[in-house]
Amino acid sequence: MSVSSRTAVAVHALTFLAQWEADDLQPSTDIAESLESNPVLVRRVLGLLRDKGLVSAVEGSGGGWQLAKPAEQITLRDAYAAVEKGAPVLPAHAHPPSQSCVIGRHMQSLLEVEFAAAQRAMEDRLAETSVAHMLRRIRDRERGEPVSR
Amino acid sequence: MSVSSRTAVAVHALTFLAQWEADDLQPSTDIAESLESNPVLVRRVLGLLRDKGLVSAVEGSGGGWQLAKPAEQITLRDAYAAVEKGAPVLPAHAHPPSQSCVIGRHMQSLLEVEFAAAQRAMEDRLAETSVAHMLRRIRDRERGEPVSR
DNA sequence: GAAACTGTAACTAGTATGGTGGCGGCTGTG
DNA sequence: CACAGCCGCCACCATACTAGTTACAGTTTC
Repeated sequence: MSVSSRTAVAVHALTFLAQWEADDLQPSTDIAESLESNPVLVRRVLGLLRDKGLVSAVEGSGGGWQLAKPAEQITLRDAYAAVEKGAPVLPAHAHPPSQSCVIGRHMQSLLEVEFAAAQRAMEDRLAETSVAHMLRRIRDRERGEPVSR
Repeated sequence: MSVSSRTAVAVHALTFLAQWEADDLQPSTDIAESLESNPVLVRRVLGLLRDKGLVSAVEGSGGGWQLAKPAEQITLRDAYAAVEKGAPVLPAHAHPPSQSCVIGRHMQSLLEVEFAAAQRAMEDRLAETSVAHMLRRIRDRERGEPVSR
């Protein structure tokens, strides 16, 4: 069932960082607190986001994390892609099927095409929402739901 | 990473059954052979498909499986939905986040909305392809790729 | 009754997950 | 310089789900 909750952690962390001005560094412990989770877990996810150029870290005392580009330019797909390593959501056969069966001979490649298309549809939908978007909606809700889109 | 390969098994089995006329029962061993897998595993998946009215089984000697409705009316989404129990592809947080943080207070429900929309997009794409469609393409390929759509 | 099926339960081994502790290295402050 | 605060990373744990297998009870045909 399901992929992992890393994408949720990633989006949470990104939105958390989007609250603050750039150069206003936030330590992983603060983010972990908001997630009610562990700093190490947060750093694992943030490390992946950094590898994709979404956030940057500053070491040492007073260090922490910040967005590496404007929140408008970071979509949920970026977060998903950074964090959910390659593996497709819908995996084809565990073992390749029998090559001596008409179905088996073609099913795998056909399934890969269909599943890839389905995954692309999912990612395209994720790409429609940016981190800035998430933050805006949170702020709307916080001051009483005038609803933005 | 990923869900399970049950959907792949389900689509394979459905397409396999679509090869034959209705009332031409196929035993799970034959399907398992095409998958190069185990009859029990196949029956587990077929059992789920039967629960959703996609296939039907006849017990006893000479028994087996058949499609319960025309292959045109069975889509990959039907197979997916029957086999991949409820759990969303993109899970939200493992632990609910901190309620004392502005982000934490709203992130979960916002994520659920976004993730549900993304999953729906994926399922809608799966719904565009029927089992009949899969079989047709396999037969096209088998006789030399005149390509059908 | 034997043979050919479905239907289930119980078990294994492998793998990914969230979570935790420990430790080294970097950096700003006093 | 020492220290505190922070990142980066490794090793480890318990849990859960996976594919695959064995075993066996029930049902039907011959």
